[in-house]
Amino acid sequence: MTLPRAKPNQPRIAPCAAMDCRACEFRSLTFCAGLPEREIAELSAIVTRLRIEPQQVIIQEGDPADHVFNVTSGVVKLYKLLLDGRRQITGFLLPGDFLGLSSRVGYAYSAEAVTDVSLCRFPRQRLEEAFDRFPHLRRRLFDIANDELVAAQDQMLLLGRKTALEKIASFLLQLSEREQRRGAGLGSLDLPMTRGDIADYLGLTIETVSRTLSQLKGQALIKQKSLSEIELTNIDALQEITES
Amino acid sequence: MTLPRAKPNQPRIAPCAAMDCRACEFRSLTFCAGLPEREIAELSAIVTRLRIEPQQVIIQEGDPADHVFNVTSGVVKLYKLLLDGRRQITGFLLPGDFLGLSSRVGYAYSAEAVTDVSLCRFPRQRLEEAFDRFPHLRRRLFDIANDELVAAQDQMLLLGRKTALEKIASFLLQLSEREQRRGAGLGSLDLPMTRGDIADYLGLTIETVSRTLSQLKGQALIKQKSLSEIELTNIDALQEITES
DNA sequence: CGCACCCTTGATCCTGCTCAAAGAAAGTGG
DNA sequence: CCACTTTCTTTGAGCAGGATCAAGGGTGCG
Repeated sequence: MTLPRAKPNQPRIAPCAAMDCRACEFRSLTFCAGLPEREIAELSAIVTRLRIEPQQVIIQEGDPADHVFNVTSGVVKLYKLLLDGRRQITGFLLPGDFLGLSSRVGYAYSAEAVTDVSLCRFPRQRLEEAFDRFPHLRRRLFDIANDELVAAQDQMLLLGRKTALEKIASFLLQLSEREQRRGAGLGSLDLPMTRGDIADYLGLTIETVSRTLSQLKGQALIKQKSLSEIELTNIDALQEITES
Repeated sequence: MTLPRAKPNQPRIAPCAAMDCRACEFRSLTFCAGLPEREIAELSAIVTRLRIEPQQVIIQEGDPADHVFNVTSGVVKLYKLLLDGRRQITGFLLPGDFLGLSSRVGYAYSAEAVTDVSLCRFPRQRLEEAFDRFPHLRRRLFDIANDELVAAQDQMLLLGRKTALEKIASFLLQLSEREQRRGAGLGSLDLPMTRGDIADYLGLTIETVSRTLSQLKGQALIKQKSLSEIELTNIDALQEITES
């Protein structure tokens, strides 16, 4: 298990003048698509753009949940800790994903930048007011929250009942599909997180992650271009391992 | 959706003339509290009351998600299966809990009655229409979905990083707290589910569940009145085991 | 170049799983 | 009501998947 070793929070970059929805990768895909100009303006008025460095803590479990974030570039990890330092990463956020949606009083998890990250930050209070004026916006967020719930249930199945090999195969396929949905090439995969992050996401140790990746390499199901670049050379075989 | 197929479907009790919110345990607590008469009438018009027997299947993963249910009495288990039969129970529903909320096209999990169960069934389409007329109802459901998401994240931490002893202790305390919140006595606990269900909920085997309960009994942290009745005789010690 | 950090690989250990058997409940039919 | 069956639970013995401990190798950075 790995101990948290986040750097202290760094100064945040000032808000940009207006939120351009077309420039905001996620929102054009999932949230902003088809929104009338008036509502976009409403949201523009309350957004703050942030840039975050790797290892920087974005929110901490228990902090008052004053903001909702949307990732516009980079990768964020969400995690929960036990008192003795054991860590469970509950998800990786890619561009387009929301952060802090599910929180009501305090954030239910901590979030830390894996890579350089750009965020849109919304004050929760103002966002709620916007939703009250445009209820169908809340509907969109509701759907997104439900998708998160479905993903969480899949992850429970993985954590509780899959073997190390199945976990790794599922993880590689899941990341590949998410990147593809965002326009990446089939089979080529970037793993910006450390082996320790992967271990804490899958409920394994660093050593088991490393060994299992080596095993897949040995069976020629994956090829490793560099530490973080992986190519899935036999997707069918990976899917057969997953067999869910 | 499906009708239960483990046992033949029983005649359904006709929808009650008007849905009496005070008679509907959950809704008085979480959902219906403070709703104006008009909205209650709206919901009354579309609800169907059902009675389900133990082991009867309520919904199956993948079925079209045509209905939303609310448990009014009894216990329901939600689960996902792997092809070879491995099972992960993702949650137990107590009176007041919703079923099928997070589903959009198809149900993301199967649900089966653990005990005799009473349900309120809402056609999703009609429910959505009601939400469009009364947007603050959707807001309430959004909050409920978010609570589910928070619970799912806690469960991921449990599945990925806790020991068998910690899992069992967490489970007992969690159930005890939920029953207390619904008015049960402190420390006295009913486990209507089988050891197999508990195992599949905690990512363990039946034998490990049984052994761990015996261990807690040996340390006098719990007392077993019958197979399903357990008394938590040392809650502090249990909480110390959990230590999260 | 040297240090720090991360990753890989090997050896050994241990928690929880598997296999097995017997006891306790609960249903079933006479 | 009781004999019989089925299902669930408990407990024991042995095993194994993944964890832990340890050492060495890459890689990036000052």
